[in-house]
Amino acid sequence: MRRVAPQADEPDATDQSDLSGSGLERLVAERRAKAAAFRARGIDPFPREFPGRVGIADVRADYDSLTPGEESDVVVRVAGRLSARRGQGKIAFLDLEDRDGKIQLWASLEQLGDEVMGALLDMDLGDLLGAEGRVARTKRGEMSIVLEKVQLLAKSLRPPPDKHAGLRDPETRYRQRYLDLMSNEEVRQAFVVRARAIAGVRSFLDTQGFIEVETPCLQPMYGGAAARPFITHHNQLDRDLYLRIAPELYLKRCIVGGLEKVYELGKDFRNEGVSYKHNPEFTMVETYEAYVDYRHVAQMLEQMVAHAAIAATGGSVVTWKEHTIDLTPPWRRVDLRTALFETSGVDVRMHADQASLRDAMRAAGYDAPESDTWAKLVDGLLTQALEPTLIQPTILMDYPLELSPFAKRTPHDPGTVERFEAFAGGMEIANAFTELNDPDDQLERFEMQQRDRAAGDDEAQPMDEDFLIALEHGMPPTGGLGLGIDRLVMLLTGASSIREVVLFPAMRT
RNA sequence: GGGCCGUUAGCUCAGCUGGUAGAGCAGGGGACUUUUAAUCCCAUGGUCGUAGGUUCGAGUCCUACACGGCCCA
Repeated sequence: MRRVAPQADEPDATDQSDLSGSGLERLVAERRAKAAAFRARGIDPFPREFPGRVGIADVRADYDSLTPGEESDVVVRVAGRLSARRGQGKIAFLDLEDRDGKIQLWASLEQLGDEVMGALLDMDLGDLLGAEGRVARTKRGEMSIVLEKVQLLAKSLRPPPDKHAGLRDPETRYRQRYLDLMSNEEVRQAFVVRARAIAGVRSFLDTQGFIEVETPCLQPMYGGAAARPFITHHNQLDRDLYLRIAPELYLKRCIVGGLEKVYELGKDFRNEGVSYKHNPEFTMVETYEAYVDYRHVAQMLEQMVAHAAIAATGGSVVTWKEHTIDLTPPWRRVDLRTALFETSGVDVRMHADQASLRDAMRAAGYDAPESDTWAKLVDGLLTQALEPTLIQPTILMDYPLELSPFAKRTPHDPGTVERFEAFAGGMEIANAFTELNDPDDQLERFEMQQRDRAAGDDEAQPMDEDFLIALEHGMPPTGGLGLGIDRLVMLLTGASSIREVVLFPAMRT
């Protein structure tokens, strides 16, 4: 991007003769000239502080009882970005916007005098301002700050997006998110909701006796999910490392070591395509609790999500697209086989081999690739027939063993594991199991994965000998959970794309 | 990977069957002492995503590419 050379120290900094350029260049030159004019008057356009500032939303709440025409006797100081202005003569109205609110500034020549009023009119939309004055309500009922002092806190050298239409172009919104944030209030609020939801998840788990741990993002061996990893390189060690696809196998080592109830909230990295519900780096919370099974985990999940929803939005009922989704526990529970049969008419147990299930799925109108194993076909049926219908929160219980190399078998069926996935808004939001803690069974599962990999499945788990050794030292019975934070925040904010809840989503360069 | 759509002023958008590019907002000059997308007057602002092609003539038609969006795999 072309940069305009600073002109502050040049003798002709206030010379208007170079404002004859066109387009953006001219707009920037005008703003630089104004900054230079402030300097020429001995005012720093980038001062260091504005002490005693209070939030605009707080001012609004504190003075809500003012009646039209009434003025407070207390002076307040607010700061924010100049977002609009009306009037230019002996009276001007300006809108000042901070993170949580917007308020009108009421500037009169009578109150401010020629010099300050002149300086105020030299300020541009987009400038950061500090304002001081009494809070008043105008005759028309608009809460305002009757300016007694006003100060430039930072000059904006580029024009902001349109004050009414905001910034619409999706590419610019994502690439220059700061413009999106400064001009679209609802975007700011979405990220406030996100922060509160994450804080809600943490406070819930902390209260339940979990401890937060941090495990490696740079891993010599990856695992814990079916995904392809990113590969990076450590120069001094002269070896490749993987960015983690999940913290699972390290968190279980923590359980082996006796930490009993642990969680990690952080980024995972999966080398896959982008879509409305996928970003190559995303945020996940994983929890592991000793001495409980997946049924207990399901109860905890419901409560944790409801707690986070209340922390973020004030309630556990959310509006998402055209749906009202009720996250209040308990959620519907149904076993996977039954749910698949109800929506697709295909009973996967009646079609217990690959060819039979494939034909049944095709007969029912679903895609069933020739190369898919029986378990992959079940997963495909789930994705095609069931997942899009799961708008209200639903917990699907008991999955095929082949899809779940870290979950314990059910006592009644060695081909099924104690695993559930939770869905809402037609998306998978969580995945949990009674963790496999029998090292011999775990070895078998790794060997099954090796065979899948040899057969061309590049998302199959690599063998992790160190993890097996950890299990051989004894891991208590454990319930584990992974909850996708981005998708949860999508539900809480009504976002139809993960890009709306990730500040800086992945883009082509 | 495939299909469809988009890319025009700082921002938001018009621009018909091809005939030398428009509006609103922002910015500049002026008027205005209670505005709410303030209003009024004046002037200004463009390599129409990039590169080719067709044509007397391309923002408009064709091809390729880049970036983005939606849908599908």
